[in-house]
Amino acid sequence: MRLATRRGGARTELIDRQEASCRHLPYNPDPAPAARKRHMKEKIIQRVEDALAQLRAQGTLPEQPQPAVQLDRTRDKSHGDFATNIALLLAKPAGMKPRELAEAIVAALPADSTISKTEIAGPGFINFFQAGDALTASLSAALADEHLGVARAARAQTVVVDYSSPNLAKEMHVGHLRSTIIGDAVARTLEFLGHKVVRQNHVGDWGTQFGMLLAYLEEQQDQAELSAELSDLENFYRAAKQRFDEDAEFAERARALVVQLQSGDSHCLKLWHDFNQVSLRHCFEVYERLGVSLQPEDVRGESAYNPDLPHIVSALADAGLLQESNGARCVFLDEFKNKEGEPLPVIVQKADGGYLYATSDLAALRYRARELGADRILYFVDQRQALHFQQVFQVARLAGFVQPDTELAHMGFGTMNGPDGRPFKTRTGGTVKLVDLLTEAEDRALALVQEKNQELDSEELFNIGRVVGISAVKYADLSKHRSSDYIFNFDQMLSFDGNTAPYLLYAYTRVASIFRRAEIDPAALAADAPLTLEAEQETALATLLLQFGETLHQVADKGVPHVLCAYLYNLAGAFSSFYEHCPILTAEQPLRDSRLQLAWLTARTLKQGLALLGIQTLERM
RNA sequence: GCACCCGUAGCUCAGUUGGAUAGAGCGUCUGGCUACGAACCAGAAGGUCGGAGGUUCGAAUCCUUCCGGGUGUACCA
Repeated sequence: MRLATRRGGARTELIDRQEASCRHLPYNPDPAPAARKRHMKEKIIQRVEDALAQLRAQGTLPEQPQPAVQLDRTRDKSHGDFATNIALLLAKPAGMKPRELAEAIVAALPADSTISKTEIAGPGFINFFQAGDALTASLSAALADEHLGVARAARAQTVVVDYSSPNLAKEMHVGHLRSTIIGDAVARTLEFLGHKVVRQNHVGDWGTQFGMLLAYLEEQQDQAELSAELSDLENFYRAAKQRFDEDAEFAERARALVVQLQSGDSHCLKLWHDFNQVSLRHCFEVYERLGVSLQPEDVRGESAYNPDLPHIVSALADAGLLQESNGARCVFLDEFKNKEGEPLPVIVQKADGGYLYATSDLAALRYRARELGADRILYFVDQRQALHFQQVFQVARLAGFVQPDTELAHMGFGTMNGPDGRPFKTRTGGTVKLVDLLTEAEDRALALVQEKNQELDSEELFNIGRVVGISAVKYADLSKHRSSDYIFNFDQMLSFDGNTAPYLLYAYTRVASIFRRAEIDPAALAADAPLTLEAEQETALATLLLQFGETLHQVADKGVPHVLCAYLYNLAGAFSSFYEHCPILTAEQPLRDSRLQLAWLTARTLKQGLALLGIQTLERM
C-alpha cells in the first residue's frame, strides 16, 4: 500500500465502468436541530449539565473547572444503566464531600420521565436507572425508522478517506487487505451518520519501476502473449525485474524510458496508460469480489499531482520553509532527528530535480483541503508510515496548505502475520496474492457449508460459500484493533463459534428462519404493537439494540471498526440467549408480536451493521 | 542513539477521554435437542494486566525507569 511512485496524467476513464457492487449512500444534509434524534446518553448528560449550571448559579459550585460530563454504561446492572463520576471530579474544587455533592446534583436534576430512579453509590457515583417504558418507546421509534433510530452527526462534515491505494506496478497482495477493508468500513459508517465522504484511492501509478515495466511491455511484440502475461501482473513484474537484473542493455533502456515518460513522450505515455489500465482493472475485480465500495471515480493516483509538484515546492519556498541541503530541497522540522541527532529533513525535491513521495502527499493534502473542502482527512495506511505522515502533516500546517481546524489523522494499522507470527508469506517465502487468499477462503467455506447442508442445491451452496469465505476474511481483520499486528488463521475465522463472521451470519439466518417458518412478512408487523420486556434476556437485547447509534459514532470518530464488530457480536449473543429462553412463535399474544418485533429489529440492526462493515447477509446458510 | 506501536488467561483477542468484582472466544471440564435451525445455549476452572516505583478517593489505562518484541529514522514509495 502506498509503496508506489510519482507523477503522470492518466485517470479513471481508463477503467471499464463496472456494476456498482455497493452503492454509496446518498449524502444526507444536516436535519434541523429541533428534529435531530438524540440518544438516551446525550439526554442524560444534558440534564446533568443543567443541574451543574443551577448549582453554579446558586454558588454551590465554583464557575471553574467545568469538565465534560462523562456518562458510562454500567457493567453491573445493580448499578443501573448509566453512571457518572462528575461528583467525584468536582468534589475537591467545590470543597464538598463527593457523596454530599452527588446528592446536591441529584436534587438539582430536572424531572425526567425516562429515568425511573437515581442512586448514589460507592465513593460518589450517580447511577441512573432507565424507565422500562422509555426503553420500549425508544425501541418503537427505532422500529419505525429506516435509520434504526440512529442520530445523524450534529454537524455534517466533509471527510476525505484515503484508503486501499495499491501500487499499480504489482498485483494486489495481502498487505493491501487491511487498508482496503478498514478504510471502506469507516467510510461507509461516516456516510451512514450523515457525513459527506470523499473516497480517495491514491494509487501508486508513477515511479522509476515503471521504466522497467514499460521496457518489458515494449519488448513483448506478440499481443496474445502479452495479454496472457499481463493477466498475471505478479509474474509480469517478476519477469521484468529479472530482465532488468540480468540484462544491462535492458536496464539501460528501462532508465531511458523513465526519462522519456517524465518528459511526456507520447509513446511512453501510451504504454504507461495501457499498463495502468490493466492493473486498475485487476484492482476493481478484487474490490468487486471483496464487496468494497471504491469506484473508478475515486481513483486519484499519485500521477494526478504531477503538475502541481513544482508549485508545492515554490509555495514552501514562499513560506520560508525551504532549505537546501546536499543539493536537495528540504523542510527541516525541529521535532524530528536523524541517527546523529541532527534535524531530519523532509525532502521535497531531490538533488537531481526529481520529486518524492512526500511532495505528492503534500500536493494531495492541499488538494483535499482546498478543492475538496475537507474538514477531516483520514489516511488508512500502514503503521510503518507513521513518521512520514507526522512530517507531512506538520509541513502542510506550517505552509498553510490546510486550515488550522482541519483534522488530519493517520489511521495506521499493524501487520498481518502468518501462524508463525511472522509477516504472512507463501510456503516458498513469496508474497501472497490477495485473489489466492480469497479463493482459498471461499473453497474452505464451501467445504464447511457442504458438510452441514445436504439439501441445498449447488448454486446456492456456492453462493453461501462465497459469502461466508469473503466475510470471514474481512471480519477477522475488521474485528481486531487496527493498531495491532494480528495473526491470520483460516480455521479461526471460519469457525461458527466466537467473534466470527459465520456466527453473525448464522444469528441473522435464525431470525430470517422464524419469519419464513411462520410465513410472516416483517414489514406487515404492526408498528404500534405494544412491546413488553418480561425476561431478562429481552431487556438485555433491547438495551443493546439501542446502543447501535453510539457505537457507530465511536467507530466514525476514531476509525475503529472493531468496535462495531464487538457490538454486533454482543448483539448476536444477546439474541441467541433471547432465542433460547424466550419462545417467539408459540408465545401468547401480545407477547408473540412483541418478540417478533425484537427479532425483527435485531435482524435489521445486524444487517445494517454488517453492511457498514461491507459484509453481506444470507437468508439461509 | 532517537521516535512511534505493542506486552492482559495455555492460545487468539477486547477492555470506552482513569471508574465499582479485568472480559470474550478457542482449548479443557459439566449440563441441555420428541422445543421457532444444537452451525446453538447454560455453567465451571483458568490472571502478581512484562517488572519496579509514582500521581489519587480509585490505575490494565496517566508519569518515571528498567526488561522484552515490532517498526521507522536524507534524496524508495
